[in-house]
Amino acid sequence: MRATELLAPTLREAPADAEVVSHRLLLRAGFIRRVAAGVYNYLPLAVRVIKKIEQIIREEMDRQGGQELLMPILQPAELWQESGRWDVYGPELFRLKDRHDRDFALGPTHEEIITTLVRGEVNSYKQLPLLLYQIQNKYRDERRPRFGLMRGREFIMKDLYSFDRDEEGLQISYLKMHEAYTRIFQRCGLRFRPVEADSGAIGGSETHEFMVLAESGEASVLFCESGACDYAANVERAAQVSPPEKVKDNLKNIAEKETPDCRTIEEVSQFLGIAAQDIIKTLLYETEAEAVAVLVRGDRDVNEIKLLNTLGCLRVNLAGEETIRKVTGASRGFSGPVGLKGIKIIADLEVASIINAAAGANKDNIHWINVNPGRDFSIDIITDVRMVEDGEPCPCCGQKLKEARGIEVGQIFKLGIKYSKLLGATYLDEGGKVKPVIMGCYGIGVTRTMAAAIEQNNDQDGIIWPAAIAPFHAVIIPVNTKDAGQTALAEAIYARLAAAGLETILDDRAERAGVKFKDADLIGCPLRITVGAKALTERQIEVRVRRTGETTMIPEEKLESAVLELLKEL
RNA sequence: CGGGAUGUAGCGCAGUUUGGCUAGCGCGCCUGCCUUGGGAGCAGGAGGCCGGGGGUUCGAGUCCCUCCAUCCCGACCA
Repeated sequence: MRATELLAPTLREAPADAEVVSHRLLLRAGFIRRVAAGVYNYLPLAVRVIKKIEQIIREEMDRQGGQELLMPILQPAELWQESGRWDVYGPELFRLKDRHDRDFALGPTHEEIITTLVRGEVNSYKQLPLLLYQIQNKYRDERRPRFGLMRGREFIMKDLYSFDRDEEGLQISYLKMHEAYTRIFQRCGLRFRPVEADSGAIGGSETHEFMVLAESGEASVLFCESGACDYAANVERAAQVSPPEKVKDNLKNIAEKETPDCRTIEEVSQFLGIAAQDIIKTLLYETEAEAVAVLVRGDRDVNEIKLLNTLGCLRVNLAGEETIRKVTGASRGFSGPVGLKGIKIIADLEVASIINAAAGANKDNIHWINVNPGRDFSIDIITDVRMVEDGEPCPCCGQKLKEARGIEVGQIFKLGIKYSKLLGATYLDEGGKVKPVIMGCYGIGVTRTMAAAIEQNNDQDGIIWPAAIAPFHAVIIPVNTKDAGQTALAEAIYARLAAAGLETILDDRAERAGVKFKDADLIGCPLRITVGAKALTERQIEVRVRRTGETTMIPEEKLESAVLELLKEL
């Protein structure tokens, strides 16, 4: 490709509204342009990267026996009504009407479509297992699209659906995808981790998220520092190690203390001279059905996902001032479990074993001290409802957990029979019995992976593409386009590298060298080949590695092999 | 959806407080000269519904009302 023919409009300054580095660099380097909030044009450089990522995905899906198909973006409402998700999915589902006033949706995912397809075409155990996938645009009307390609309303996703006869088959499919995903992200040159994740309302099935580790990640993950253990989990999921049983002696007498205007744990702790971990934090939550009290140690935070799962409800919200007063009789900041009536009390494991703690008295400006669970109040549910923090012991091996930020680029999920049951996708087993097919779904955000790769690979000058997904392997820069010798040599190199199967940009623009160097750094191809005056006289070609800035002089005749060799390490 | 902010040339911004002639600057773009190893220099030039609509006024980028868009924080979320 010649730079004079390539639409790659670079910008010196990034648009002011681009916050994260991948967004800024994708704009500056001429990969994307915004069309609407969360909707982008992908320019030629971006398309090349996307195609490379897609190709890696295809190869790994096919390796595991996946078959590619293509399903529609435009989907009739009936399918969504049949699965119940027309009502459940909420405002995130793009909805539209056709000229006959019939309802349609733009697919945010394709379970409905594919399950319906399989319902019609698969009848026998002999046709299973099946692994079907597509790479397709997805639409989600995000409340807050942001960070460029990281959280868009239109994005490209690979989604594979597995169909098996039984749980054993699903486990095999699941492991195949786990392996495929590991290979895909490795091949893309990313530093990532599969982590255990919460399966949410869909049920107690197994699920892993593949997280690209980056500071800008929206998700927080905890993983075991010990090399021997590979425990890693989304914080939403990470389990706490059960606290050691404390000997319940030395129980002091419960007593009221005045705590004027002490509403926060910090204030109470300061005022009473009691450590935060010896205070019981009482939070009132409302679900769609009831209000509940949640107790955690003063130095801990409630994990609302765990709470949601414990209660088996659809949503939880912190209760407002009004509800707090109604339930406790006091204002916010003085809630406590002692004497709390008519409300379910859920306590974290650590609270159950706390001794002589402080807690709100359900009276303004009063706290109890020397509160002891069991003796002074009873608990309805004792379970793990708190956030696990950096440095806590690993639930697997006891070593320290470390916290990191991650970008979720893939998720694999055991669906079970949720959709096959709702939509009636069944097969006949060997005994002639009707059974629902067992499903799994497995997604990779293609465009998000591109952004994540930049989050992880950039410097002050621009993007540093891993070679496997770089838009071009190298850029060839004749320093002075007025010098016929230089342009001729650059052209010759361009032709030779193309013949060797390498993808290059020949920067034949009549720009000064500095401009071309800046643009080359910004766009971030792994190698830069500079053809200057010395190249002509010494017949040595300068090859510079984008990531390290290292330059090597290669004898002209060895150029192809040297370039191929360099690329292997990038 | 709640709170905050911003919309002026392709990009980055000034001008708005205190209304006043023809709306500015830097970068980018076009033409010419010059230059050619890290975003050069000189000269000339093109490019604006000042987010939209309504109002106040002799006069609105500037004041008022309204709508829209975008961003940030929060809530929410596969």
